[in-house]
Amino acid sequence: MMTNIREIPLFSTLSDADLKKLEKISILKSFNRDEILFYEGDEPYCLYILMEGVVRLYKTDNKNHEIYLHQLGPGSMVAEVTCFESIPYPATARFMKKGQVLKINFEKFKNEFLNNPDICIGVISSLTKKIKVLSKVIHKEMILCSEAKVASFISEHSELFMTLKHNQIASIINVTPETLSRMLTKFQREEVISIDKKHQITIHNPDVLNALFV
Amino acid sequence: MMTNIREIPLFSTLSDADLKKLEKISILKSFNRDEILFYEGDEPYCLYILMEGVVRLYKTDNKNHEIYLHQLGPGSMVAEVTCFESIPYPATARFMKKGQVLKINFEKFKNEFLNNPDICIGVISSLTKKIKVLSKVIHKEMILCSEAKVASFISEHSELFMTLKHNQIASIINVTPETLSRMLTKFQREEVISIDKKHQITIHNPDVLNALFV
DNA sequence: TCGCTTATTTGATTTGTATCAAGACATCAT
DNA sequence: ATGATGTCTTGATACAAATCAAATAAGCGA
Repeated sequence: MMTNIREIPLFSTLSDADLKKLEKISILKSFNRDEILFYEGDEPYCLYILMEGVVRLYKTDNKNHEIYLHQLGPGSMVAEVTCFESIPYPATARFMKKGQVLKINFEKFKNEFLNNPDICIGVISSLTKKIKVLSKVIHKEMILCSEAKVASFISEHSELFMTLKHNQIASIINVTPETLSRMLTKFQREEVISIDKKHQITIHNPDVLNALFV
Repeated sequence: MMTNIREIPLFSTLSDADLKKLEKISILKSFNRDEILFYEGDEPYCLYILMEGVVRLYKTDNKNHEIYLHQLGPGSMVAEVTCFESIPYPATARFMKKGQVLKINFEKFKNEFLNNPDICIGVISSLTKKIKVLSKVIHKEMILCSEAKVASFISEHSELFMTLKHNQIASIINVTPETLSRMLTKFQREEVISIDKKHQITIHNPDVLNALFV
């Protein structure tokens, strides 16, 4: 449980006085699994720091399907950009397990903490990591075809592959369970991988797999 | 011509001493139209500030098509994230007209300038703007269908629509010229817009158009 | 102005993936 | 084990958009 603000890397170097100030402009809020932190299109009014739990960010298309973007874990700033740029949330955030967020009054945070170089560097680091993640999202969704998405997921998350159900994997890579199934049987027919009864996967030919998504 | 570093918002508040330091760790480089600043996949080794010109960022898919992401104008930092995160460029950058960039040694910049709060705030501002742009790219490419892309381009860039050729517009919204043409005739048939000989567009029913892309 | 080149339109076909539907297989509580 | 429920596979079909191909229109240099 990460309920101590000091355990958040961004705030690890704060003085006791600053910590007191931060507590004055923030409030800890708990959420259960499946509860929504914010909806796509909502107007932002505060900065969130995820203290505990996992939050999934996704968009909704016109056919009301969830389009998975990414997930955040403890210590992450959530949707900073909407605060800095005063734009509506570009995605919906839902808790995948129960957790807590620190809700911070953004205007006060900006005025009182953004003159602190450590905080600034921390914010920059958080922002660059987020851009890195978004670049990956763009690459996976705009460049890779379904076959390449499956190959890349297997290559990069073979452990996770074994613990998740196939329809969960399908929702993470934004393909239908049917398409995922067809790709997996294809890879097995080509003897690139094999999957046993208990979802354990063995990669026989990593090079062939990697070649599919460069 | 923006050849004076002081005209760059990020550096407008630098002291004379800092400006000298910056000049020591950087070099101005000129590019012609169609020249490449960097390729997707290249390893970054310096920070670029675009002084003059327009740079297009695009990815290349497996069928060797350019996938348009966005364009940058004078004053923009280019691909900061690759420097901060030490990752390969996620896209290719090409000059659309001749211009210059300031090439800055990133390691030295980081050590000598990132302790300056004004620079930090400037970097944060640049990063948040970039995330905003990437969020838009994701929305347009992952959520909107071709019809919606065309409607959104017309709505948001009606002036630009008139000055560009249709195949240029098609490349910006990542649809084929054929698809763009079909959508435009569809909108005209439905009397939502009309287009005259000289590419001048008139929007008769903005509400119908906006409803197509929320 | 003519003729050449480049843009745009239109129709036919192909492609990748989603959707729909049905059957096979697993898992779990009883 | 048994049935009930949830998950996965397989095949048939639908759909959006790209591709291919050809016709028409526009722009431009001589």
